[in-house]
Amino acid sequence: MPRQPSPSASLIEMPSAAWKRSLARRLLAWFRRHRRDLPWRQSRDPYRIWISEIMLQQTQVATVVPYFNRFLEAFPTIEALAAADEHEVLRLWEGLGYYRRARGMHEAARQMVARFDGHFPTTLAEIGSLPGIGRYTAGAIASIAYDAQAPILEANTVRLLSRLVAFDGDPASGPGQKQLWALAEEILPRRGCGDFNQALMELGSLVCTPKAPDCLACCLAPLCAARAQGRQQEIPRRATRVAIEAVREASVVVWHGGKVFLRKRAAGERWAGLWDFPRFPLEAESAPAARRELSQKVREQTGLAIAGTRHFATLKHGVTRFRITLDCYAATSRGAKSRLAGGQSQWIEPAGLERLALSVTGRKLSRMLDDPAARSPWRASV
DNA sequence: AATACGGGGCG
DNA sequence: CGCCCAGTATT
Repeated sequence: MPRQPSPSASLIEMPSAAWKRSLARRLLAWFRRHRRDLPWRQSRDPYRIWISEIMLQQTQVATVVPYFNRFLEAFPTIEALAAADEHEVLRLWEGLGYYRRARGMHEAARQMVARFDGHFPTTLAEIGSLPGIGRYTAGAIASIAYDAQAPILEANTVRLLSRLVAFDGDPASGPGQKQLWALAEEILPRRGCGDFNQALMELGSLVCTPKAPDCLACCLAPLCAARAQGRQQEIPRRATRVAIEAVREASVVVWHGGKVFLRKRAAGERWAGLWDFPRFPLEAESAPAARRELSQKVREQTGLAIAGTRHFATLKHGVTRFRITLDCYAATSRGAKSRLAGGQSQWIEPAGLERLALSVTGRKLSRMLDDPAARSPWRASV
């Protein structure tokens, strides 16, 4: 049995050739038996691999599967994606979160048409030059689609590699990242790097789990330094979480003649490119103060003058480090003239909201519009 | 190095 | 509820 590379250290010692051979042999044998049959594993089409990798950023496999299938049906090729409207792409992305990924992917497809004659680029550097593709994603695509000898490092492999060598340092720090990337590169086999990288992630995801790693079922247990030291629970070191901040916001369904008002979120804003009801932080404590604040802020954000404001629901949700309490109001606008630029706002019948890309809370709100409570008590001034 | 960016899965 | 997730771009 090859000896473990380091007893315990915040400096990672590179493993021996014998240890690396054992690692690759064990890992690939395990992967052949336990490889999940995921939709993006049915081919080595770099386009499909790319879509899956972008969707999988900070998003679990089970969540991605249905989105991946719908997306590929709508945009089966680079050309189809490049030719789409950004809004169509966002509509299919709705609910997946991190919408920058969808915008970046659309832009990347356009760049592939412009820069690479509509083909997916083939070198690691070219792949990594596209928007939304960092070091991990470039390595994943290059190795999985082209079998390039490119390393990857993400949540699963950080955990797995840290445990394998009993890495004591902070894996999120600069020095920790540098060493883990070096290890990820060092252990790559000469061939079969796509399977090797996927196997690392798969084992990290299914066996070498964060809370209770199943070392008894792990094909790498004999090579694992953390396991040998009984420290698999405490490695890797946990990141210190940023404090969650409570925030209160309001959304207002503004009615006019049977239609509701939506604005398109501007670039640089949260949910850029998505449609939304007028929405803003709400400070007021009392109902009358809230009514005044809503009128003022709706006017600031849209130019519309509202009346008959009524609270009809409260939604709670999280956005990154914020815990948002969203108070939902209905109101009526006296006029239809907003001060937003053309294309940045619209009056639309509730049924038409199905076509628009909304945030998850926007979608929940839109589903309530049949409820009489979500109508303003004031008659629309048609 | 820290922060913004969403939402859901799961114990 | 809290923790975690096939990260990237920006500051």
